[in-house]
Amino acid sequence: LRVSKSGVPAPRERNRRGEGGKLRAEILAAATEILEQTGSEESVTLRAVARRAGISAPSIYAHFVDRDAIVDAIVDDAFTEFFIALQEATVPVTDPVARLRAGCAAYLAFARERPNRYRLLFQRRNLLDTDLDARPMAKIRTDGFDLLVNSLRDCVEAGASTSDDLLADATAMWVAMHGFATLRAELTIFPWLPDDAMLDRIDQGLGHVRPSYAIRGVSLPPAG
Amino acid sequence: LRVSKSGVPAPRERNRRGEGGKLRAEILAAATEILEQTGSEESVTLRAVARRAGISAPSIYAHFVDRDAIVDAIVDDAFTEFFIALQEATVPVTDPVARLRAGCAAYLAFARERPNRYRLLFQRRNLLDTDLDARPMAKIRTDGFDLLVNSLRDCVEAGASTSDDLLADATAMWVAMHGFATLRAELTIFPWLPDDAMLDRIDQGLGHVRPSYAIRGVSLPPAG
DNA sequence: TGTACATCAGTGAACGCGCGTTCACTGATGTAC
DNA sequence: TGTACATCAGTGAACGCGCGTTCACTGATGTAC
Repeated sequence: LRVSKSGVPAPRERNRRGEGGKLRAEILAAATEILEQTGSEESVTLRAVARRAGISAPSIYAHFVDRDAIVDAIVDDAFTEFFIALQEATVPVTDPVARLRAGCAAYLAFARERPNRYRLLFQRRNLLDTDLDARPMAKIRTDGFDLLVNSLRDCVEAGASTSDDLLADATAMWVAMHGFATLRAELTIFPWLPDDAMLDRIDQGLGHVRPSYAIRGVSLPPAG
Repeated sequence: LRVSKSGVPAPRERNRRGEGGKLRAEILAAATEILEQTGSEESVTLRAVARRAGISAPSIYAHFVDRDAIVDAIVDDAFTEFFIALQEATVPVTDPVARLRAGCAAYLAFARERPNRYRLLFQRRNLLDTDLDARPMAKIRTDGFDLLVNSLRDCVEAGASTSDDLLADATAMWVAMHGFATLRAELTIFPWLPDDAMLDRIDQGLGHVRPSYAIRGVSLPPAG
């Protein structure tokens, strides 16, 4: 297998002493690429990852205890990346209604632009038994939701939302965004609303943002 | 393998001449059970189905062209069953607002009581390239949504909803229900709203059902 | 500066497994005469 | 009513495949002296 077949990249150069850790990153990158392209967790096999990284399969065991550990690591990465995207979209925005909208828009944009990455986040096995205390990275999996609750609270405090149950209304907004994001990715033949039209409905209908404050499309008001 | 191991049911009796079709139903039932129990499409392997049905693996080829054909058949069954559940819940109800609610409640109930069956319906491969003309059963996959649009229209015509875009608002309601149904099944550690509280938000916030007409919980009004 | 040696990144062959599918077959059931 | 035979539901063995994992190993890199 050391002979380079046509199109297949030449075998990688061995890392120097003390730089074995580099391979871990390369393995993760290869696994992420596979997941990004296929969108299916099962296709991230140990051997497929090894092939893509240009190494032999057993080499992976120096860096991950087993196959599942690779997928777990990708999921942690994905949540981190997802949360960073939400933060970058919201932190610079000061108006609370505009910030709420910016966060929601970033959520839908992430799901639209990286559907396979998004699917990974909320797939069954990755949420099911998330033990918030047992695993060090797990908190990152809830930070996005906390951001939403806080944004909605800011709107209420600014008098822009009439929500009287932050947790319940933020939950309703989240499930609507999630349902929209996943179904749109799966059922391509359907007259989906554009993100903004969907978010108008979510912000006002579920977040109880007052119409006079509402952000329509990309414009930034408010009017009150 | 003909010797009966402990706990394993005795090998099935051969069907009589002309009754070979019975086996098709038994195969489907076995496959459905596997899916219902494991919740994962991949575990419906040809060999696992054969084991459960008490037959040899090659016997399946007399009834299904290949493994995928089994899964396709299950999916068609599942959509039919799903739509029947929605119809049974809505047909007897005459008040339009109560009927809209009854359909939505049946939707969430189906997803709650048979989560693995529900997941199957809207999983990627089952919607992705649904060619509405090519496959005879495919229409059943959209009947549920049509029911929702019609229910909402009835509410508008009765003056109980102010929706001015039936398709868009019904879509918003659907994605919210779907997001709620799937996330609730996957993320068990979360303070989920009960179905009724969620549906209050969906009916009023997304379906634009007037509060004075709204059905709260299981009571049936209306007040207008 | 030169050399022996420990370290460690990475390999190749092999294992047993379950899979989808094929093939030639078996043996009970029903039918023609 | 009896018998030869066609039909057909279902079988058992075998195939090649990719998988996760193990094991003993190789050979370049760095270090002690």
